[in-house]
Amino acid sequence: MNLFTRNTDYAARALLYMGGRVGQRVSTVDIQRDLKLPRPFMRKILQQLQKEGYLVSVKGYNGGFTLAMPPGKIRLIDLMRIFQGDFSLSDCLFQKKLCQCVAACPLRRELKAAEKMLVDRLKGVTLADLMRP
Amino acid sequence: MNLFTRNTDYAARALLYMGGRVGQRVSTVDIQRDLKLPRPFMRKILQQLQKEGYLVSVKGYNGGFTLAMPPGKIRLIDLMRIFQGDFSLSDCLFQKKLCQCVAACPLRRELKAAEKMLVDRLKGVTLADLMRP
DNA sequence: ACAAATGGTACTTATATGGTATCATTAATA
DNA sequence: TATTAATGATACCATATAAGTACCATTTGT
Repeated sequence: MNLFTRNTDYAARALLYMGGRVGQRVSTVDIQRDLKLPRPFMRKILQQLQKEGYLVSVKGYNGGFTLAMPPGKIRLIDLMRIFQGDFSLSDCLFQKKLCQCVAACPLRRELKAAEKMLVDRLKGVTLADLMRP
Repeated sequence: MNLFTRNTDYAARALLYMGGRVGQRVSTVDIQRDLKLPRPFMRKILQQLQKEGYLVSVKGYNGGFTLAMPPGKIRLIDLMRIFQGDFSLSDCLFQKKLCQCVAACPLRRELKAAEKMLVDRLKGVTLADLMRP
């Protein structure tokens, strides 16, 4: 199983790339050239990041993207939330009828706790942390 | 996103059910009746658990399943491994060419560490833990 | 012999992931 | 002002995984 999807992975790479080029405008062409990532897919990803406020975009001739905030403000967990959604615990919703306990259920309780620990840890990791080798 | 799939979830529920009926033989009919889980799917799940050595099965007339070991020996993480595979970090394999760093990559390193923390925690949780309210 | 269970396997369906294509819009520049 | 190079928005396609079913063979108690 996989804690991370490709979306999130690519997003992180692209953002790190931009983090190393602060002030410069970066286009998907640049990213494709330097990171060898599929351009149309990358566009979709960067558009999402723009919508979420992590990137500023400029259309037109020398258009492209720039970071909307310093790398220290972008957390790994934010990217995961954007591209993978919140952690949800095998959607209890649909199981409501079979698991009346929900809140009390020891299985849920335990998993929820493990999940929280993971999230708390990931909350502490920003792109800036990943940039210093 | 989901740390847990339905397979794993159902498996845990079924095993907990059996944990409360030690010595008794439990059939998928019993489980369907009491837990309201789809029988054919449950069969597949229990068959896998049998293959992995967590259940003993008896065919024939009063056939069914019993736990092959005490609930204290069955860890949540084992169920996840059976039904969801090992944690794998957005399969670096395919990305080898774009990410030569692999071992050194700060993104991988960080995620690997977070993952390890999660697994270590889940390793500590057995079905027995979930049985005491 | 028959009924009630699992073993094994192949199949179907639903959903999520990964990725492409297209057209509209914007902006610089010749 | 026409062209070109970029993103915005959206719809679409392909593949993989998850979720679930169906079927036939085998075993076993009555």
